[in-house]
Amino acid sequence: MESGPGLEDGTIDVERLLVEPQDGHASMDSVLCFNEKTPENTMNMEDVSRSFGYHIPNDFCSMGEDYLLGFDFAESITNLDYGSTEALQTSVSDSPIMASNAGTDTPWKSDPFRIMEVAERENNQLLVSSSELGDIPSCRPEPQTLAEEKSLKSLTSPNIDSFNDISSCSFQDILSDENVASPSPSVEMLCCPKTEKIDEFGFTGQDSKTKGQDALATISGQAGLTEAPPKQKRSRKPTQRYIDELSDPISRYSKKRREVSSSTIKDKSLGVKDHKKCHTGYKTMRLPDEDSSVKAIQVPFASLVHKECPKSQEYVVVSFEAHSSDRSNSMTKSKDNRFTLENQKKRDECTTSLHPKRRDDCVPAPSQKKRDDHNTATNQKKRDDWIITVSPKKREPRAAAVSEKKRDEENDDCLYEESSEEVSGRRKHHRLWTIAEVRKLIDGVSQHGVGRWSRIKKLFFSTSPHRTSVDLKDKWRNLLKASGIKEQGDRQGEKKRNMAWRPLPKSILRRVCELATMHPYPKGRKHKIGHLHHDSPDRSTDITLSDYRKILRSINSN
DNA sequence: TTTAGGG
DNA sequence: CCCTAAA
Repeated sequence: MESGPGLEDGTIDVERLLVEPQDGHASMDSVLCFNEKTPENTMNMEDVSRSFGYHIPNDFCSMGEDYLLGFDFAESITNLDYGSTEALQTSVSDSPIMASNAGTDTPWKSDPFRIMEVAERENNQLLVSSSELGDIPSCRPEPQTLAEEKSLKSLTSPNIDSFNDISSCSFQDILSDENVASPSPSVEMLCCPKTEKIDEFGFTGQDSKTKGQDALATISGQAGLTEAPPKQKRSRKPTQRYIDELSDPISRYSKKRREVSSSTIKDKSLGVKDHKKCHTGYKTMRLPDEDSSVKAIQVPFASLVHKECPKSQEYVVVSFEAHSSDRSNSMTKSKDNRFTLENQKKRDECTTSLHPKRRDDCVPAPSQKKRDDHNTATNQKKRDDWIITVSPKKREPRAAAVSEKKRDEENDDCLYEESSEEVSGRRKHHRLWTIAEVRKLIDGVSQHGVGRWSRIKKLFFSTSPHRTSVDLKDKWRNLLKASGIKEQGDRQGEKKRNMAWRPLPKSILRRVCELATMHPYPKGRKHKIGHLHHDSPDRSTDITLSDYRKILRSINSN
């Protein structure tokens, strides 16, 4: 991330550091990863150590972590602006651990604490060796293969360089590297076991007070102990994000989403989109329904009316509803009325001359067609932003429904944001059908027959740009399935199965059954279209005796 | 373009 | 809901 200029004040950094110990961990990890590039490195270290006469366990696994810790610790020291080599050498020579443990190799293995000490010692020694090797490679008494020597050199020298650099540069440099390139699996493995070790290490570090108190203070501070703030400079932000992502990506995501839902959305909608009358676009409508299980659904109702004023079909619905014997439930009725009235009102405002136009149902005006096309295309795209679902548990205040009459395309975002109930199973491109929509669909089918989806869409869903003719068709198909009209044989099982996922009111299902019976889905519509009385939605005239029987049968079965 | 149907 | 073949 950012490095060099713009560094935060050291004090602040330390504060954060103390507040969030994990930060420290991450940093340590970073350092570990940074320095411990390959196991090969360790191997070389061993060689180096051996050259100094110390007994180093060959088992890397048994000592790798500790070694790494020690190494890291030394690294920290150098980070604290100590003269790298000098300070380290001093540390080595001053360290009582060194004095006490030098030359010993057996007993400490069983003692964890001493393991740490040894690790430390090894580390110190390692650093020293590195420096010396860098300067005087020839001092190594044991001969090595050329390859080994080469690798050793190439590995140690850079380390020395980094030490020098680190003493002048900030932690950030390291972190930056770390952030840019994620550690390889092997390196990760090396880094993995560290977490608690850090604390241990802090403890150990404290123990050996001889080595730069400040440096130790830093580490112990990371372990939760308070000390004088070191001069470590590093940027917290990247690490924080890094940690967040690693520790809890999901919660972070949802949290972010929630943020967006609450504040950002508001700001966006009110600030940026205010001029688009977004506020009026908010409508979360809960539709009352016969079945208590019916989902509450928010229906953004496009106020495309002003754009598509030349259209009014609501009265058709009304007329149909007028003689529909199915609206049994008062709640449904009231909802329907409200719904219808709302739309009717709004349409009447701008569509006084619409009725005549209605005769053009079969042959939409070019302009209309174009508009519809545009809408369709747009909708297709807009579906992404559109899906709105309200949890069934989440009953929205009825008042919200009142504002349901206007909605603009520009409000899509607002609506989306407003109904930020992504929790409720809403999916992109999926928008639950409201009862009102289903009713409209049924009305449309009842008047125009099955299969005239485009027309129904135009006539009944002109204000719902998100519903395409295909959607209508699909929905009808689903309704048929839900109503179990097809499965007359195993109707019982079918019904039972459907009941689980079918929140539809019975009245609707029955109407679906009727219509399905009357308008056999795919092929049968031709003879039903035969009647050219587009203006007379009196479907009863089309019912044949057999149809009637079918209807009766379906109703009885329900 | 629209519809039917499968995924 | 999406996609596509067919009309």
